[in-house]
Amino acid sequence: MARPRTFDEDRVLDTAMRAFWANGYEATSTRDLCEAVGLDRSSVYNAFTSKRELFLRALARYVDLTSADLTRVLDDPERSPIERISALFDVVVEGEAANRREGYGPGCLTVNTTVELSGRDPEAARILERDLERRLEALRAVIRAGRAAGEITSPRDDDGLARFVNAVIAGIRVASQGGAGPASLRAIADCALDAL
Amino acid sequence: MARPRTFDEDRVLDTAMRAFWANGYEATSTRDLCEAVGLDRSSVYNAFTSKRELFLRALARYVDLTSADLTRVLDDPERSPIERISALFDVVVEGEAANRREGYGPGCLTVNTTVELSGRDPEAARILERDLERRLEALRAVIRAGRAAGEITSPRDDDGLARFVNAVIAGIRVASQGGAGPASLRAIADCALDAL
DNA sequence: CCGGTTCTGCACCGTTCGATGCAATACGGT
DNA sequence: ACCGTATTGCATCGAACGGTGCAGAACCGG
Repeated sequence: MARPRTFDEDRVLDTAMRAFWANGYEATSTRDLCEAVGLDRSSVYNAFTSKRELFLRALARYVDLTSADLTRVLDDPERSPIERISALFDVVVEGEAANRREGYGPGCLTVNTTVELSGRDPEAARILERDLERRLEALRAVIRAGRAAGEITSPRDDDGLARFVNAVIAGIRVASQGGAGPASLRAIADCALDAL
Repeated sequence: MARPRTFDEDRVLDTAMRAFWANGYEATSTRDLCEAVGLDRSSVYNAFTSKRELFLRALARYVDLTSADLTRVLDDPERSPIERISALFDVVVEGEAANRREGYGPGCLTVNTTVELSGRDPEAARILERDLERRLEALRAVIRAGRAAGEITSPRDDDGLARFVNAVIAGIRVASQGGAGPASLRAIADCALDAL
């Protein structure tokens, strides 16, 4: 019918995701984004209508990708419940190290956006809240299984433990952005496992 | 000798601190700041030379104020070591609730700046790192005392435990910014205490 | 009371921001 | 082959940004 796009929408979203991830929403200009992805601004605006809309799409994509990672680890049938939680921490700690090795900055877009935008942008807050609820539900399920298997003996309720694990992951992310090395992050994760 | 200032420098720093705290560095304009404090931009630039310099001063002030709070709680001779750590969590959880009640946003400037700026601004990173080292040292001291008193039985080393406690505090801050209520924050803190 | 110095208020500078207008272009359907 | 449509590249818009210049006002020491 008409002239087709010459760029892959998901590739733009991935690039935007990395840029917002590394520098935050406010500090990333649409010109930076377009230069990084090799596109003209009119093409981007034509496809995504606004900087904010582009960011929300990138955030939604990030959330989906990491959510897939999360459930893959937390539903792994080859491991026992606490091994899965331990593996989750491994993924976080190792991911921080890998991101740093590969030139990407530390931290994660979820935490960064919670800190920078969730108080001011209701739509971003909604995306983050849905993601949080999914993560907490997955964690609660593993914690319930861990209790049934006798691996988790904490007297705290499932929701509290799930929020605790999630908070420690956020704390690890912040610590990594604060310059902590892999050994320190590993130590934080080990302490968290002790609490279960 | 000459015309004196008509404003209190610390009052400007406090207002700037709150503004940066609530909206972040990039999203806070010097015009916003001047309107909030009722000053002209030339006065602010005359006193603080640049937006970045003003921010760094405000951050340094925030760090000093909270550091004083921290040592007051962690060195309280009327409590046992573990009670002091518990009291520290109390301060954090209660502080989040209080800030929300009083119209200030959740979270803390230290965590926010770590996330938004520490990767891009070496001077900000330096301030945050010094503060981190102070906090970890205070925590390690309390943890050592807790071990001597038999209250802390974790096999993890002091530094790991200190970093763990600090990370959980950051996690609580992020959780609060993500919309978690006081009960949830309290639960996270309780789980952290179990690990010691 | 007055000289010297600093602060204040207002206008303004150049840059960058997010966003748009528009002509030229490239494609798909018929 | 060609028409209609969407995309592309370039120029440009108004607004907001961080920062500055300058005239007049306010103060302190003498």
